[in-house]
Amino acid sequence: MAKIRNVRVRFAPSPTGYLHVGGARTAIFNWLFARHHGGTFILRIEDTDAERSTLESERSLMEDMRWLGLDWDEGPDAGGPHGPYRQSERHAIYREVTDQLVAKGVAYSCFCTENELELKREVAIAESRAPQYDGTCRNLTPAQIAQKRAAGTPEAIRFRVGDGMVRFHDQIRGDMELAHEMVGDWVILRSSGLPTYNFAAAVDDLRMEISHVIRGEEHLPNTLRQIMVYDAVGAKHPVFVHVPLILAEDRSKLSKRHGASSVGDLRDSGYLPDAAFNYLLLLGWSHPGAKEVMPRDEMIKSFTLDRIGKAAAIFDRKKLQWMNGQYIRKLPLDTLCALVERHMPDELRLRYDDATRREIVAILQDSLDTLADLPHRAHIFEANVNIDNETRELLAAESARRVLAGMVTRLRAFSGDFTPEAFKEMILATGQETGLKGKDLYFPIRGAMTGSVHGPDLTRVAAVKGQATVLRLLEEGMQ
RNA sequence: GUCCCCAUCGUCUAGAGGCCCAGGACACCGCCCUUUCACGGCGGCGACACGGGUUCGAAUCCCGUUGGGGACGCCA
Repeated sequence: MAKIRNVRVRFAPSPTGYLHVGGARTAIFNWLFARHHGGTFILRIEDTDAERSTLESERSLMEDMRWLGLDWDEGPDAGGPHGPYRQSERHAIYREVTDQLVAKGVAYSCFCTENELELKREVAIAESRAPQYDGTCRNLTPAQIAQKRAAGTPEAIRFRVGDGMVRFHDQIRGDMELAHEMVGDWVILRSSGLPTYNFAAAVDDLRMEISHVIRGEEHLPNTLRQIMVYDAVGAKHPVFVHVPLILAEDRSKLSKRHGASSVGDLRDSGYLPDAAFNYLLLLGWSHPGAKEVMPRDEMIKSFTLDRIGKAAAIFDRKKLQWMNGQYIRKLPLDTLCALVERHMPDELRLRYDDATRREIVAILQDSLDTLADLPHRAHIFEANVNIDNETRELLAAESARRVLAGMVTRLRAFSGDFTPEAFKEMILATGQETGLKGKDLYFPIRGAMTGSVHGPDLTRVAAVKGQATVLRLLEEGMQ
């Protein structure tokens, strides 16, 4: 697909919490779109809600984005020609546009109090009417306005919504037609002097020369208000791209109580950033050649908006896990060792030297889905094992005792280098001696040695644990 | 309640009127590899929400129904 010139897109989170997977995917789409077209990716902080916005969550937002490998060309820290990039630092701009709109008669002062409005809203809902502003202050005379101001009544500014339709083309939804009357006269500037979201977003997208607004579908109705602003100042609006939502398994909006719904949770749960990025991309977008696991440059090369679907997607942990396993398997061993270090159980850290722990990681690499899986996979390398019930029954069998007896005899007599190969020789010899093979031969050894009948390559496990420990465990297994 | 959006296997999706009695991936099941386990390979199960049109022909176009989601704030 041909490159679009001068692509400028933004990810505009409000710093009121952690980066959600939904927000992360929106950021990914924007970033990929910018990189595909050689455009600019902007980070804008929408902190117009002074009550809920915190610097702390702005910081964690940025940290999570960096973790995912999303870098921005313009932003609060990066700077850029259209700054500042925090809405809280752009008051003068909003004030200026507001004055302009008031002068044109497109916006007007409103002195209704929050209590009055709340009451009217409740009545409207009780009477099954749309809870829209009733226009009380719509046509105040200059004298009335002066009087209210003199009395010190808090003053907000509302947009005067007219009749008619807003028509626009959404890159994903197609041609849209929204009636002005869907919304009442809405507040653009609060009595605190701070702008509301819809106003600030429209003004900034215009000033920052945003070419494509790629955001969640929940913003579709907001587009109506934002286009009103563009029309009022006589500007062309950007291209709108409303991407479908990500839902939890119960089809409701993904939230904290569904677990691992924030990027931070994903990181803490042992997912790799590249795997999370890859998985999130596939929620709503598909590769033209049906590729699923793919490197970043392939994503950039093939990312186009026309392959984003329309329907909401459910976040599927199982597939994320599989995806993560794919990435873990491809990791260079040293990289994996470094990543998994903090998950290594203390006992193993004390018991084994670096080279041996490296071998443990190498043995386990194939069976890890997440980095956090390491502890419960690695416990088989501990000096003592907990034998589960299923395994205990297996060990009680007469043939199991014969296998263990054979192994114990050989281990006691063995004096060479205790390598995986050497251990395998003993197993084979014991098989010969007892006439047992397959599971009948291996399960007793595996069970006594690791406490479970599932696990990685037994001979390598034995070499790590060492001859003395293995011998002791097999002896204990016979009791 | 009003308005808006959406609808293909359990889940993510391919599909832009005949290539589709619907293809891929995860999950699940089976087989192979391995004298064990895991990885891997192969195969199986499994969907066009329903009802009307349009058309020689519809998963694909239109209408309705149902279901799901979202929005209606001096939150974003």
